[in-house]
Amino acid sequence: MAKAYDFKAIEKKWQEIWDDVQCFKAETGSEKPKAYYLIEFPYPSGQGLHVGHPRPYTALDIVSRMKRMQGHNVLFPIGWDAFGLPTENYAIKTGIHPAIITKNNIEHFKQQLKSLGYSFDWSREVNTTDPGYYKWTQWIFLQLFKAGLAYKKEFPINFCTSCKVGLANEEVVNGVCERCGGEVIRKTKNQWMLKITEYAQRLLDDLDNVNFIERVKTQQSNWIGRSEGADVDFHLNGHNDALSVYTTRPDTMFGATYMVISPEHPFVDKYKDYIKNFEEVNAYRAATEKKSDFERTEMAKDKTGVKLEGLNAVNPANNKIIPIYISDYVLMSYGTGAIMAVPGHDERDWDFAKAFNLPIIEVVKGGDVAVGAYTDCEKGVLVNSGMLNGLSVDEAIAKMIAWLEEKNLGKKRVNFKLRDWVFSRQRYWGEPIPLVYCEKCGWVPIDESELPLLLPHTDNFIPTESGESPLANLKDWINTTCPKCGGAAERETDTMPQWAGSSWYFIRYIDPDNDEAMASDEAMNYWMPVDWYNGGMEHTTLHLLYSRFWHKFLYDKGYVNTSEPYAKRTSHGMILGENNEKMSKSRGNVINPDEIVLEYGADTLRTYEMFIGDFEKAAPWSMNGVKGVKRFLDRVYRMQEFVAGGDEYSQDMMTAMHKAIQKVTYDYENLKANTAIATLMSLVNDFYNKNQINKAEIKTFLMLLNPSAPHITEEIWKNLGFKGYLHNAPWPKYDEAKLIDDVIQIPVQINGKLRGVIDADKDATQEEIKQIIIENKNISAFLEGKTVVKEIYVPGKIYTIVVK
RNA sequence: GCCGGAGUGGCGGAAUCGGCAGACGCUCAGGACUUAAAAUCCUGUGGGAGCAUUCUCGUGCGGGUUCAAGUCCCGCCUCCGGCACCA
Repeated sequence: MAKAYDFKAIEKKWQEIWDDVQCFKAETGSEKPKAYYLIEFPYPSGQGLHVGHPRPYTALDIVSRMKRMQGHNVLFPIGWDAFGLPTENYAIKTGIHPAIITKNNIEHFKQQLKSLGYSFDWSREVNTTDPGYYKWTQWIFLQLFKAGLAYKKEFPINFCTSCKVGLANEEVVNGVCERCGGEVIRKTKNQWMLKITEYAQRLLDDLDNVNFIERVKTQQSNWIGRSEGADVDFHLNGHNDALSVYTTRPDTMFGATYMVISPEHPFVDKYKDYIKNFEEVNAYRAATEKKSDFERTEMAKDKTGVKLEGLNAVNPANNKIIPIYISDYVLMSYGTGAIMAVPGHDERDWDFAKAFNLPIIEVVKGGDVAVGAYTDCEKGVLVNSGMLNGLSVDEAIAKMIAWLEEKNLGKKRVNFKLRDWVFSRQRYWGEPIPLVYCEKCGWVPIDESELPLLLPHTDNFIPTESGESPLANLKDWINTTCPKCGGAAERETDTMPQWAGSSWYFIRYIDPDNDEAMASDEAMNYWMPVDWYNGGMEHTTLHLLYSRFWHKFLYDKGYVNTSEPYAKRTSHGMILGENNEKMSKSRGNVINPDEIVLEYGADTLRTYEMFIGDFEKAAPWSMNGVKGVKRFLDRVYRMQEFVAGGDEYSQDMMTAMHKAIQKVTYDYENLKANTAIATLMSLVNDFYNKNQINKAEIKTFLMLLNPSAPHITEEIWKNLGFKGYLHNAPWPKYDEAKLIDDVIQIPVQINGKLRGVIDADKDATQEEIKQIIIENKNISAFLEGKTVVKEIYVPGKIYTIVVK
């Protein structure tokens, strides 16, 4: 009688052994084929590990462990994305310095991750708050700055009134702060911006060259939001000046009956002396300014606006004089901040025209513009449009653009929804921006030899009331000399956003201690690109796009050797509470992974998280499901009690074993560990039914289960006296010829209905099978008195007879 | 509104190329062991009919293709995710 399954002792023991023998270290330059698997490094929050974390980690740990057994040199690294708001907010609340909080949180996370037995190469651990790390984050920023891709701009930004910090558009979700849920208002700030828009086309095009799951590609391409159209000049009547608009429908220009410009448009001030109702216009402008983007876009679908009395434009298509309005439905941040309004064929313009009683002209036939805008580009035919009459929409667009370009009135243009990346944070806990401002020289980068520019220590890390960074209070630190002219200069007090450190961490993993470069060429050539990156859908439009942008920039400058950082991207579903709702403290449905490890063990937690369901979909937690997996591992452990000798699989298990190897191998590699585990559970049921498992069978079984439940399998491996460590045993192989039983079951259908299942030799001919069917009275009864019309035999699968 | 994804037992889910729908697990019911309970083991578990060999219906809804449809085609419905006054 073997001893009971003492998972606590077993797991502790094997984690120590793995640490001692350093078996998961990746070797740069190894002869073995390389495999770089990446999970999103965690933000070490005060809450500790969530049961959501182990789902993707375990999935790629399984692949890593299997690939090592298959002879690959696997890099499976881990690190900490440790700068950022939650830590800083907690520091402000408690008065504890963020550096200390970060250190403690990392320690806690590390201990938790270690308890789960992941095969991380801990010697390559990175930490974005480590000066040795952020030296290179700053260095990359300097390269961007030197390349003219970083610029400072007065910009109305989203400002969280609770965090007192500027947010990127991506961080505002449904009008509130993504992190704290606080109210977001518009505030003009002088911000550092990164020109990601210069890479928009390439970020879109190169999606064709990478193996990303479809929904990631679509979301990225939606976010980039490419459109084709034209910039068109509308001359101001009586002025030697033109209002430039962007339109995707130049074909409808003859239907443009008025123009609308954004309240922030510079023409409002430029022509204020000509605008007779400037007071009214200004009042509208002031009212708009007070609104948040949320109020402007989500709340107010009703059209408002003011006519600019005394200022008119000329429609270049027909030379008609048309009025100009300001309205908040036109956004300064898209296109040119001005539009030509075609109420007949644009719903927003139609609504506005109705509200202000403006003329609506039909220029594309097919609908009824009295009832609503007609926007079908497929079927419409141009009317009331001079030279365009009779053309389809596509033909008219081409002809109009050609005409505009010829007359020098406009130009074809591609436009993107993607906007430049707001890179400044008025916060303490981030990488200092390594620039100084000199009255004489302007913004000057500090010398690269000065990097890292250390984040100065201060106990006053509370944001200032004006919304400046706490660094603004540190006069000694701010005051410096200009690297260019030697005169007095001041340091930038904004810090970088959390997205900075995570935009390149996968590069640092390949050579984490290099002080001369982000990583050596040798490491770069050996490891890049990342073969497989798994992460959450919530990072599809932010982190993934930003890091692809940085990587492309570094590639252009020759600092990295691939134009895309990640060859493959997959995504995991969320783990929900038992009540099918998102896990949260307030809902009281949070499961703590530590408690599961304590009560059931790490192997149970890992295996359960894989067994919970389809990896890509959200799945509710089930404590009974956890118990079911624990029961399975108990049964595995007890199999030791009936192990028999045998160097070969026993005859009755031959097919099942080979099939299991095939299926489990395929499943692990394709994020289908749930069915791999189901297969292994079936095997265990078979062994229990026989009350026996032989040495050859349990050897293979342990190897197959090892990636998912590494501790228990190593332990049994050793108990049974098998050689060496299981984690570097060679992955089992299956024999194609042994995937089919000698005797197979063939279902027999008559007129599409299943009438029986017969046993036949696996190589039996159709005639032989037919004979067996005729001899089977239950089945042949259905053939009596009927004429056989058709017979189909799909070898090994099904036998179908059609009768009349 | 636009773009993706998905609808299968009481539940999580499986069915990899059009070939036995419901693997595996949970739940539940019955039984064994036990003084008893827990644990463990065994049996059953989509609906309906029947003592039963069995028959019949069944993968969101309505059609279609096929010897054969969860899977392919056409038309809908619902849910989830992303984007959205983007000109």
